[in-house]
Amino acid sequence: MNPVRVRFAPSPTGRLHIGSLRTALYDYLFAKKLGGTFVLRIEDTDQKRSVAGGVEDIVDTLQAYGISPDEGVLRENGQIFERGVFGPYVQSKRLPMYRDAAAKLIEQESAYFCFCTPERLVTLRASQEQQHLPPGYDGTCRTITPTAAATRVAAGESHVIRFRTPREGSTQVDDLVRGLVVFRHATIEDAVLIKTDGFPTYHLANVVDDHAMEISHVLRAEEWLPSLPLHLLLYTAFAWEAPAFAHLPLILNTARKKLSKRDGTTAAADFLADYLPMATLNFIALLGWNPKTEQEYYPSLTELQRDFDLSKVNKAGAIFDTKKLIHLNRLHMRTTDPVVLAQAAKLSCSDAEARKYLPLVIERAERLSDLQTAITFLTEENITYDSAILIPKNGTPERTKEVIKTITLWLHDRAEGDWGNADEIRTATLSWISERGWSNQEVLWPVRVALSGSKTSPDVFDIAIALGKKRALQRLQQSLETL
RNA sequence: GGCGCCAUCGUCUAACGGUUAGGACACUUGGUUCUCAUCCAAGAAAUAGGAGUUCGAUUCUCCUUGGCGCUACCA
Repeated sequence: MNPVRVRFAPSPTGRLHIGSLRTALYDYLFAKKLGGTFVLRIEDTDQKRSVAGGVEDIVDTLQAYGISPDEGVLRENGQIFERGVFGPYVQSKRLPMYRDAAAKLIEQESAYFCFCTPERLVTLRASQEQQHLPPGYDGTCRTITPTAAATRVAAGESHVIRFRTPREGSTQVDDLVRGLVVFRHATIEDAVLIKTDGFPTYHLANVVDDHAMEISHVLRAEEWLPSLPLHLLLYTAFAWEAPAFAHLPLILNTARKKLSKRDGTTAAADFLADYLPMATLNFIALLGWNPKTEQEYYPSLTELQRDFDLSKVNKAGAIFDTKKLIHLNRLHMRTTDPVVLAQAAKLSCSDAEARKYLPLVIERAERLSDLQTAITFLTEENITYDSAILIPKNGTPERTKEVIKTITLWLHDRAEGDWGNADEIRTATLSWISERGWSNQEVLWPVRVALSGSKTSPDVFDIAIALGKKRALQRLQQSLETL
């Protein structure tokens, strides 16, 4: 059996899309599960659409999510480089291979030179639409003799190379997620293989490269399914064995359309600011795949890898719903070490502060970006707030003042030096309140607001302990002054 | 229009042809609670429609409907 080699082959035409990240994840899981190799190839055959920094974004994003390739394009110490014996792994550096491949097809008349101008093709398409005919190349240049074509090419006439699609018969494939799919050749038009600028189109380049790089399995999004017969026909024309194919379900927006830039955040790297990498991976893994058990929480790639199976990949598209992502993110945040969490959230606090404060606010945070604001009242020396919120429901300023005064004194005398732990002081204070015949609400509310500066915050005793006796008493004192 | 893919709660999804159609998120209600969150308990919520095969269909077949994708010298 051939070794398993799976490639992820994005185009550097913008920032890596969250849908592409899922494809990369499935590529990675599939390859790793089978002890295979995960290859990253850059498909930059469209010079016009390639953007600066595109390759860096792809490589860095994959790395940030922990699914770096074994082979292909990588980055170390800021330097982009390639690893592997099948290089180059960037298509713009492989032009001669595509030209040779195209020349071979021309020679065996599986492809032909086409001299039709873009203008003619536009007119052609317009008239086809008008007559309600299926749009497509009409085959005008199909019948030019090879010698005549060669002469025109030699004379420098602008041209492309088109595939000569068989007019008869059909192609069928056993797709790993869709099962048997059949396409009639008559409905496939003569696709362009080499453009006027000498660059190959995706169709030619991906077939040539997948073969040259000995790719065993191609996992890609469903949008590629319509061009699958063309690719298979190319393998046949070259007399190459085709890899196995798996067309993955699309990720949809809430309008059930293919998720695109217009739907808000779609750049995979942008999710890093709000969600732990593993939370996002966990979420997108479940978008189109299901372990067929009740498990939904996957703490690591290892567990995902253990359960992943192409036969468990769904056919229907899945809507990208952030609610579930948030839920999973909360789950992941809870089990993440505070220091690691602080790093992921890019918090401006020390490791010690992270350990001390994060556990208090984690239950209340949905996103990583909530964390910084959530701990500010703990990390900052001074807090400001509207003193009116110190007064509990049905309370008065006078009463509140008295309560704070009294409990401040009591808390002050509670212990020499610092207080013990939160449970101790909680139990003691609660019985102290009840002994005086006061209500928890009239006491605890103003104290908590005085300590946190907010109507909603963690448990009052947890805050008190986290702040420490000195700072806590200071804040109580300040609250009295503002009332 | 043509070609192809798809179809279970609002969403992600389970269910050897036999289940009171299950779980999770979200939602609603109640409990815990100084607030919010957590946590606990409960609830509402789905097999697109029609034929066929079968003792029996969410499951297999066909049709209809609907949705999506592709239809570039973009990937």
